[in-house]
Amino acid sequence: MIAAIRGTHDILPGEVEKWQHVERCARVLCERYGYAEVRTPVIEREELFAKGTGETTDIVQKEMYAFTDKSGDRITLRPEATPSMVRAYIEHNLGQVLPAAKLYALGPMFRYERPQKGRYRQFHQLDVEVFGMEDPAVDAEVIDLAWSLISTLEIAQAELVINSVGCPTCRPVFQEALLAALGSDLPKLCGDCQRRATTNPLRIYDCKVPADQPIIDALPHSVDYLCEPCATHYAGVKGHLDAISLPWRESHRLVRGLDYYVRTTFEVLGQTLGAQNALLGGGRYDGLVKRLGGADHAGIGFAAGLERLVLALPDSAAIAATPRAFIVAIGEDGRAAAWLLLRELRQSGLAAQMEFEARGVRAQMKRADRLAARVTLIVGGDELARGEVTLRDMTTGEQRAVARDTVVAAVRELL
RNA sequence: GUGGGUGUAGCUCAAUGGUAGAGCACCGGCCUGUGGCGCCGGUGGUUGCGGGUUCAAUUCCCGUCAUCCACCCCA
Repeated sequence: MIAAIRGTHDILPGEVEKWQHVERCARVLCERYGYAEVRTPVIEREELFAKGTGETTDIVQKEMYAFTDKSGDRITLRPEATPSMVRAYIEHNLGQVLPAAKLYALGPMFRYERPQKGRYRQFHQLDVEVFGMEDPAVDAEVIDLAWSLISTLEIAQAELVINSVGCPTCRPVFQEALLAALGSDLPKLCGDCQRRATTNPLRIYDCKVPADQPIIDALPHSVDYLCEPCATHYAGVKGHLDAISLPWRESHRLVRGLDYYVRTTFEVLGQTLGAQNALLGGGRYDGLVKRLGGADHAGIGFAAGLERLVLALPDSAAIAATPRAFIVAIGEDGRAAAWLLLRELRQSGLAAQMEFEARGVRAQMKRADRLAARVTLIVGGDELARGEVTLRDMTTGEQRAVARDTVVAAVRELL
């Protein structure tokens, strides 16, 4: 047997309905907020992510599915969507083409990681991006959209966390203060933290080692080191969030893993996901468009993990099945008549099925039940002789005969 | 990349160094034209794969693959 490769999954009937529900909610909300869908390729030039996501990130250093194609080009399966969106924005001059560059995308991403709960090698994201708008209200709109998705999906116990990590002007000052405060305590921290201190000091805030916590708790906060423009921007974001009563919580420990984030960062944390508790995460990335060869346009966005949203869906999530009809045919003549009736129902836009094998009525009824048919049409010798079809409401068990030429209307009423 | 747990029927799980089981699901019957509840019967497994120890391995050992959990990191 040839099995699906590690970290990838088939999404089968029974599970796929949840996915459709999540995707439907995402699209409806994005359209409602004025975001336009964009579909970018799954493969890109490797350098797009090296430059965009960041040469120093783990994603680029060890998690990319990269290869050389037959022409000798370095290609990679996208590990995240933002650089692709930025590329498309620049390449097609979307800032000019669209009235507002508010975009969203839905699709698979690939990272070569060790799979665990909520983390896979092929996973799927909803990606939302806004280009060319710097106002704090835009940050708030993006966060509002993200939170609305969580509410719409009825994901309970989720938490909205925000922070500001400053900009190239003020972050170095903060980082210096951070290392200074760490001072002689650095050797007391875990090995990972000591490594982080040199590679990416902000990530020390991510440490989960209990022994390190007292030291980390005493470290300075980025929001206390913001320059004037960043502080004003951040206050503006919080003001807009408060005005619409979003239940945000500030966490100075919210530092995001990608190099390009500036100013606002945010995440929504779930309770049911084990260690991978981020349902979605994002932030502002002013400067990225320029770095990838475009004009100096601002940018902000987030990515939501569809696997994680599906995992976090409440059991009670009412995912409406398509109401369907089932035709039970008796005898050769019955099956011939059912075949025509089936076609007629479908042409009228109704979901209908029948049993093609010559099986007993009982077996066919059982099949109808298993398919959760809302109404069963019975076509046998008796019905044919009278020019009728028997309709059975599968919920109530009530049954009645209906003239053949009024069947479609009668079924439509019951569905 | 690191550490640990688990691989037996479609699913959830039993069992013993000596012929592999249950529940659910599926198919059929009880009910010759009526689903759900009930009863009866049936299909379905080289016990993940490979090797080793043994008279004999699903069981013990090693490897491998997969999966789960955690670290790293991230959605």
